[in-house]
Amino acid sequence: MSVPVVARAAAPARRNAQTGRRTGIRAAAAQATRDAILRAATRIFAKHGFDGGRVEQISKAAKSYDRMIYYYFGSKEGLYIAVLEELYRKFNEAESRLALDLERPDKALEEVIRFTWNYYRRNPEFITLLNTENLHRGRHIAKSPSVGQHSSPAVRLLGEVLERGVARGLFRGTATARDVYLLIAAMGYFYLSNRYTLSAFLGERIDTPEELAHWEAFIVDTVRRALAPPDVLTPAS
Amino acid sequence: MSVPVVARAAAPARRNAQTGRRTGIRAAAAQATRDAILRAATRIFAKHGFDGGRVEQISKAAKSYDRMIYYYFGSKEGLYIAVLEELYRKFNEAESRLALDLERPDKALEEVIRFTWNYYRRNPEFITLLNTENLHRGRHIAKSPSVGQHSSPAVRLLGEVLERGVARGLFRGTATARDVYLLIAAMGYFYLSNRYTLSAFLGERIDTPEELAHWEAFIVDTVRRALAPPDVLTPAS
Amino acid sequence: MSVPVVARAAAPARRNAQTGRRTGIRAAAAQATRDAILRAATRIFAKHGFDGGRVEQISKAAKSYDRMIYYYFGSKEGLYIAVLEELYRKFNEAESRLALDLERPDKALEEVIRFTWNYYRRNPEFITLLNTENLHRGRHIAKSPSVGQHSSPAVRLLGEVLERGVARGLFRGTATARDVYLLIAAMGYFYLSNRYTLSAFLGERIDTPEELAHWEAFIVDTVRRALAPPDVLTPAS
Amino acid sequence: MSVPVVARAAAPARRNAQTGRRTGIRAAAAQATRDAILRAATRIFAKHGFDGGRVEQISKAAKSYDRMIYYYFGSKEGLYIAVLEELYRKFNEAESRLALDLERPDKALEEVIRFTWNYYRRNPEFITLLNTENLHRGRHIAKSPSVGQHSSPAVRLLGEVLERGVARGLFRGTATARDVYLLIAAMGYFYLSNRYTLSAFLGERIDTPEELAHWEAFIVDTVRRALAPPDVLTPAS
DNA sequence: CATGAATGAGCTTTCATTCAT
DNA sequence: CATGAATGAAAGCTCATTCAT
Repeated sequence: MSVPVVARAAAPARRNAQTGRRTGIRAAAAQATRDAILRAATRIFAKHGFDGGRVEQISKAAKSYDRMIYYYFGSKEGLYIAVLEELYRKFNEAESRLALDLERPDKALEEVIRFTWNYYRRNPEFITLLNTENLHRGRHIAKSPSVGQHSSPAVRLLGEVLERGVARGLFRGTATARDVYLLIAAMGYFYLSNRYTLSAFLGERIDTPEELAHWEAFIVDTVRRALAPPDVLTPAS
Repeated sequence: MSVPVVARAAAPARRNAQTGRRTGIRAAAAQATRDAILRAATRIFAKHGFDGGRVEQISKAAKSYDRMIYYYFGSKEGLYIAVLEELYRKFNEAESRLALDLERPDKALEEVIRFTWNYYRRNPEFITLLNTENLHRGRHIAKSPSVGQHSSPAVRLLGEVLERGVARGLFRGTATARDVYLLIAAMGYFYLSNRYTLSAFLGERIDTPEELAHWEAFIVDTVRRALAPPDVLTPAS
Repeated sequence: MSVPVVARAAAPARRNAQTGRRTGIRAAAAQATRDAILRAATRIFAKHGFDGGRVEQISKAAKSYDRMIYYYFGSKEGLYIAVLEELYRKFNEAESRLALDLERPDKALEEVIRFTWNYYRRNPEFITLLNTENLHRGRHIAKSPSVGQHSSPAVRLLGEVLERGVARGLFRGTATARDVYLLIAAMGYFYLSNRYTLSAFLGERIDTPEELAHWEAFIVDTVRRALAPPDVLTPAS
Repeated sequence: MSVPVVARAAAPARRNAQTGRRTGIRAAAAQATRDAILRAATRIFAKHGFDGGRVEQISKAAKSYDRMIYYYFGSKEGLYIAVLEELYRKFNEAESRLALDLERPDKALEEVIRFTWNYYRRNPEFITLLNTENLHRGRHIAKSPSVGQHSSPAVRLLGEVLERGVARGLFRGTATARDVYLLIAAMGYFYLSNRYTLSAFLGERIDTPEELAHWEAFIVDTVRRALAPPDVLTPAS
């Protein structure tokens, strides 16, 4: 791969975007250019990976020029990091918008599950980009100051849900929010991320609408069972 | 990515390798060269992906020459497909070696879980290569005649285990072997595959020995609960 | 290289700079910008050559913008020519300030030598820029109307010194001022200009203070000998 | 300029060339390719400097391909260093071929002078390449293990000449061989290297055949005078 | 006048692949 | 079968320069 160790300098227009000061036509056009590049890059890196994603392909898809990528993001890697940051930002934002009825923990739990499942389904780029980043052992994300310092809103929310549920005797008290969150994520993510090799491996398509609905129900059921209180579930001896 | 649409014809030595007929010194040396390339390619594709893996890097790591890759595998893509085939072959072989005590379904279930988890842990290349292939939407695996026609031995085995368990009232009868298998796979695969981004996202390392042991136990517990018979688990309404 | 054949028209502010008429605040600021660019360009062209000197590097070092270079100098080449003109102007100016005591020709000669040697030592950019221009076969200097029409003040001065010295029997009469001037220049320029390759070639540093002082004395001695009258120097047969 | 700090790996064919082992047709053709590139690079770097010399221009002039430059020399910088090494090698070789009649020190001295002057005249690339390297402060030469460890053959030869001359009372004994060598080099090198700017500066061409012959004679005369023994030259007080 | 964005040509370098012994 | 040289397309990136406020 050969990724330069340090991403180069900042994007001038970005600063303006943050301060929000300059709102002229030029600045708006510049922002539009930057956004177009970021969107195109998200799509193309998601489809081809970091190495497979071509700079020219991105700039063309953004109806801009290679040069602009370096102008705004410094390097291919800088652009890739920006894509990851935006990815996390949007995901956190979506999780933050989750409005849960804490008075009904069981329903709230189900909503978290369905939100996660649907987020993965509607944002396939989220999955492939994270896989690409894991292929690189998180090398790029580690360089980003904006990612990872704030833990997931959903984990925190889930913690509250569990707390209420335990208090009402609906859930057992020994499962942590993180474990439950990872269980939910794992079941959804793996199924969708690996659908191509799984289909080949199992010898049948697993991404038909019926199969997807079946799996979604299985997730809900499994998570509920994982949280069932001791009096309703006696561990098999 | 730019992958040639059709992989070219196989190399003659490959036939020999399969039949195992020619056992002369040259044939053995040839087989050694081919194997070295395959091993090097597995390592390097796993580390850098298909696009990121360089032909020269592979041939050097195999202490051979670029030319040999084309001789034995026709193209970079042909080599990559061979890597995938070998990957599946070994995995199937390992699953086939699973000796389960069907008289003790619960214990057999646990063994399947631990086998899967340990296979993923000990073969990190298995995970990254599958991710890479899923990035490509299974394009290469679809070209391989040797992969996917025989469904997983583990799913079949698991089917038998479940059958016995249900017969003895240990497991509920409404979960299919495939669902259980996917649950087991999902929990192990996702956790290990995504450990870099998860660590960044959650703000703490999740791949310490303690955390790994904790997750393994959580998988066992969760799968058991997913299979708990109706009389011990009343789904929360 | 790829230098446009014709340098474009000069910037308006340049005219102002020369006439010095407009003395408003803006004009002063403009002059400051122009000067800053010229100084930065001198430094950077001296360090990296014409091709190696980057426009952006210069504008940044001048705390200005690329655009300003084109505004004031028309092109990179125009800026480079302006640098050369300034270089010659300053050198001529310095030579013109030489106040020689013609009553003591021998002392005056020594002063010319020491002036030249010190000018080279204190203005290393002078040397590298001239070398760069010679690499280009004087292409740019030929385009400048302000360089080369007035011959060197020092050569003229040296002519007077020699004349006096010959009249007094101190110098021989067969050496021209130009030859003596070139001898002085050659010994100083070559030693300083080539100190890096010479050090490598000779296997020892030649730019220590001791070595420099030694060479300076050797120049003085050599030039004196070159001018020694016939009665004191009989050419070796 | 931005030169990579470390030149990359070696050229395979070069090793063969040194061992002289493989003398097949392929090896000879390879050597021819390498030599053609080296020759073309010498010419083009001499004409345009390191930054101004384009890789494509070189490969085309050598009737080869860009790729081959990287195959044999690793990088543009590696090629440039190889050019410098060859330059030094040839110069040392030429100096080594100097056959001096030590029985006639004065004649031998003149031969050294004429050899140096003629070498510069006939190898203008020698001068411009050294200037380019000095522009870079000897950065590349410092990386070469083959340059600079063996001091100049001419300096050693000159030392012997002087010794004999002093013994016979032809030369003074206070000038070192190095000083005399540098004087000879300076007068020739400077005159030829700076002929373009000097012509502009002095207002007349200095590279006509007549002027060149005049300067050559002046060098001989000046060096002789620099070596004249004390009894024939009384320094003007 | 200053400033940031845009432009497209062209740069060095790398790639997968093939040729020729 | 092995080996080193050759090939040409294309990659990431940089450059001088111009546009538009």
